[in-house]
Amino acid sequence: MAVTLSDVADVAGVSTAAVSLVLNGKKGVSNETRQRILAILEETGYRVNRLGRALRQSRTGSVGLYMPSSAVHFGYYTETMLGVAQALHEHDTSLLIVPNAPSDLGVESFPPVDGFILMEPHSDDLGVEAILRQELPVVSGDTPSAGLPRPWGIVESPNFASTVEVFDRFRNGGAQRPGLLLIDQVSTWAGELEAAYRRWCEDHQSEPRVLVVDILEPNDDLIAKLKPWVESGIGCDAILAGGDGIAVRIAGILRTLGHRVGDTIKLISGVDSPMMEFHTPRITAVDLQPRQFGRECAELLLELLDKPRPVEPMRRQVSAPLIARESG
Amino acid sequence: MAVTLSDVADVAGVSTAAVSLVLNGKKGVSNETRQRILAILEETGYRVNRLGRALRQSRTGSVGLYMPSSAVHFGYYTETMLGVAQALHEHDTSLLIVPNAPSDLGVESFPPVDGFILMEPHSDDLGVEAILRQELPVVSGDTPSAGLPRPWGIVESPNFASTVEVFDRFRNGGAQRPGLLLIDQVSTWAGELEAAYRRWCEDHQSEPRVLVVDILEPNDDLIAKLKPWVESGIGCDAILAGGDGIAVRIAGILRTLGHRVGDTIKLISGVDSPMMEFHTPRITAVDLQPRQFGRECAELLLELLDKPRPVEPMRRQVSAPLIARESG
DNA sequence: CCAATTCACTTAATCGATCAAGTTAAGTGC
DNA sequence: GCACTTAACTTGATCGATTAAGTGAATTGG
Repeated sequence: MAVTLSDVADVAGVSTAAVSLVLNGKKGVSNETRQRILAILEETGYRVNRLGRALRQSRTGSVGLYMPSSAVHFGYYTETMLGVAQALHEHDTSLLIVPNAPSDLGVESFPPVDGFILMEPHSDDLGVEAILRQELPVVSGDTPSAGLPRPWGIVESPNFASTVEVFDRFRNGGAQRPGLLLIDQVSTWAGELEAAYRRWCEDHQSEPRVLVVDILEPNDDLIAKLKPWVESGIGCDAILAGGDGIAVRIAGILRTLGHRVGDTIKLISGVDSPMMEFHTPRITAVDLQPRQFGRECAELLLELLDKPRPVEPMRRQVSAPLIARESG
Repeated sequence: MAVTLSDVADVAGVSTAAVSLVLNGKKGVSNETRQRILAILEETGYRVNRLGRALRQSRTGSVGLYMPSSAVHFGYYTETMLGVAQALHEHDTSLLIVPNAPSDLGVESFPPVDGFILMEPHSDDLGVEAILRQELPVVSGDTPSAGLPRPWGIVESPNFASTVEVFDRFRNGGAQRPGLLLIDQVSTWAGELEAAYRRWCEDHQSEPRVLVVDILEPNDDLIAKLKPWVESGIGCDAILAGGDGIAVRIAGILRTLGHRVGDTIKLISGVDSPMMEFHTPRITAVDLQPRQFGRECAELLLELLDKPRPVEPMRRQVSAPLIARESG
């Protein structure tokens, strides 16, 4: 079996408490003894048992991450998760993935974690509610919809400002009839894009053109939907395509419809990804900085772990620069 | 604070041991008492403390997942991870993400897990070695390179067969000079593709044409590299593009070089993704079934947890069907 | 009717760490 | 020289569960 504190203590001829003091760098041990214990720690290859420690301290040293099961395609969530994992790791905290939390657990508990990160809480997700209802600290990426218990902290992207920036760019580039294409309406993110767009339209006396499509729709159906929406001279001449990866697909369809992307029609993606850079023509996109976003969520949660629950959720923003390329 | 076993026992007027027996469905409690305890469990809202349980049983109920930090773009790894998470969850086991394991831990240990899943172990990754060197059960997705300690289990894709299938398809489709394009050579996967291709070339008296590119290379450089490689009448007239997402990029470049993908040149992707389906033309691809692959890794590990270490690693295969589309 | 078995529990040890509360010895101040 | 502090430890309780061993009562067998 593995070496325990008590094994080390025996070898060193001291109590386990003394070894524990050394391990945690606390005072109460002479320098001489400390050195001796450190040497023994080293040569026996001792490793702390995190369970024992966690049980005693009621601190597990890990946090849970809950992600929506939908829309996990493309790299956005991987990136976010990696940001979270990296930031946590720098603070010796590990990351537990919680898939599809059941709304009722019975006697089984959530895995032992000190807090939760909730990515993009969808309004129709039962697991989200179960998590928010606990007493544990929770940070959510994007604001959960009204009606749910509030989290301790919220990390946001400046969706309103980004959207305005996109449509201003379209306008400055000469577009007359810019439109918004979405792949869902349940995420807070999509909701904010739409609100910002409608607001922009009001401000610029432009008629709003919103199209919602299903990412899983077959190509033919999608073409049929898009054709009238982008018809030359009447339909959109500039599109903000929200949703990871959809822009590339739209670009392909526009081409088959006889458009030249970046020329006869502008296209900007609401989510940047390597695809955008490598597509021909390269696609202008909003860089949500998922890695940074994940990192920020983790860091906020770690801060909140040591504090009492704030009355109002603490808010953080992660910038989302527009990466200008040839498509729009 | 939360309700503990002992709280429940007090209310019920029995010992904690009795409650524990009920919790674990063991016999030794009368039906009457059992019902009473169950009722109290319910009404107090008791939840097991997994730490206490884990400490006692030296079973944590979670496993670690280690993924290469490179090549996490695109959805392949997210899918794999979700497969792992789902399968584990069905067995009440949670998933711990371990980023960039340090090769030397000092006194700090790995997070408390019962076993590890190692995805696509790269030959140059120090963390991989640190994990394999532990006494814990380890399952690896793809065989680790020689020289490393062997894992307990290995899950593989039939890379050799898939590659042969691709090139047979090229040949049957009339291609004269099929080539292989890779984005790295450190992964076992890439190595197997190349070996299979060279073997196929020998068997069919075809001259091997292998091109290795960096996924992060700027477009111009890539175009410069590809131009001679696919020159009409001399260069490749069919390409297997290994590496997630690269095929779409190659397709774009081929078009700018004047080719018509699926017509003047065939293209097949070594990794399927939603992009392939939505690209125009749709891109034929090998579906590695990442979700199934992840699931298989998890299930194999769970099996191995209860057994002694096998002498030879246990092997499993996940099929990888070729999804025929228009590009090749 | 007595020994043996079964049942329904309880007691107490245990997992591996941490930590409050001692204990002992040496040092300090006046 | 006596009271008091400080340093360097040790003791023993504790976190929340599981589990081997024990106990007393009821049941069974011959």
